[in-house]
Amino acid sequence: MPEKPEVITIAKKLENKILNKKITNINVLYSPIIDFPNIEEFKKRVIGQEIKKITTRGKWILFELDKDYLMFHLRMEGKFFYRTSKDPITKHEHVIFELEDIELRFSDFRKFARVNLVEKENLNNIKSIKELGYEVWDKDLTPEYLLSHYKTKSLPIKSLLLEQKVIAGIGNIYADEILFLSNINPLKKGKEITYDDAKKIIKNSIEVLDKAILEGGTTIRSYTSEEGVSGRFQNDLFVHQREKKSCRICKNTIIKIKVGGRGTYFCPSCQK
DNA sequence: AACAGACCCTGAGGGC
DNA sequence: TGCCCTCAGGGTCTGT
Repeated sequence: MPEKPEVITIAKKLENKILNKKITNINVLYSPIIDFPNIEEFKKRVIGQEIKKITTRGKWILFELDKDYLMFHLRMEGKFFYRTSKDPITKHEHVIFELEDIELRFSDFRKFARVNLVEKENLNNIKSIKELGYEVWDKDLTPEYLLSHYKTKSLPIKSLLLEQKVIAGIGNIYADEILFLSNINPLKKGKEITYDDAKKIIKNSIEVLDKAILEGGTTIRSYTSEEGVSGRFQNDLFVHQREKKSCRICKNTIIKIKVGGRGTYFCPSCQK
C-alpha cells in the first residue's frame, strides 16, 4: 500500500529514469484503469508530449507534460516497470508508455490502480485533486483545522486519519504509527480528540513521514512499491504488522483489531 | 451531515 | 493434491 513516503520515493526514481523523455506511443491493454472517458482521445493527447517534471499530490504521482498532467494512483499494488519493446508483456501490465528508447509499463495485479489526464490549468479543478486536504507539511495544517473536522465525528480517529480530504497522503501503515507515537488509542472518537492530541498528530505525522522518506519508504510482505525499489522503514515500525510482538517502549503485547474494515495495530498500554 | 455498506479485483491462505 | 470459500484493501458511490 504505497502511501506518501513510497509515492515520493517512486516519483524520485521515475525522475531519474524518464525525465525529458517524449512519449512516442501508448499501448492500452486494460482500459478500465484509465479514468479519462475516451481512451483514443487520451492516447492522442498524450502522444508527442514530453515529461517535464514529476511531482506528487496526496498519493497521486503527477507527470507534468507540455500541456497536461498525466496522473497515476497506485492504490495498493500499482507499480511501474522499465522495459524495452523486446521484453514480453506480462500478465498484469495494463498501460505501456513508449518513451523513445525505453518503455514505462504500468502494472497492477488487483486492477485497482488508476490513470488520468488533465490540462495543467485544471489540475486543481479535477475532483480527485480538488478534494484533497493538506499535505502534512503544510503550515495551514493546524490543530484548530483538525479539530474543526473532528469535533462532530463519532468515527474512530484511525478511520479519520485515512480520510484524504482532511490530510492527504496517510494510509494504513503510517496512521497506525502516528497514533502510536501520539499515545492515542485508534478507537478514540473524533469528537474526543483534544487540542493536545491534534498537536501531537500533526507533529508525529511530519516526523514519521520525513523519516520514512529518508528510509525510502516501507516494504512489507513481498511488496515493493516499484521494481527495484525496496524501502527500509519496516525496520522502524513500532506497531504496524507487529501483532503479538512486544511493544518497543513498554514491552507489552501489540494487538491487532479491525477499525472501519482496516487491520489496525496498537499497544493498549501506550495508547489510551 | 454523518456514516454504513457495496463495489471494484485477484492472489493468498485456510478448511476439508 | 486440489477445489472452494473468504478475505484484504484505497477510494468512490449509493442508500439511510
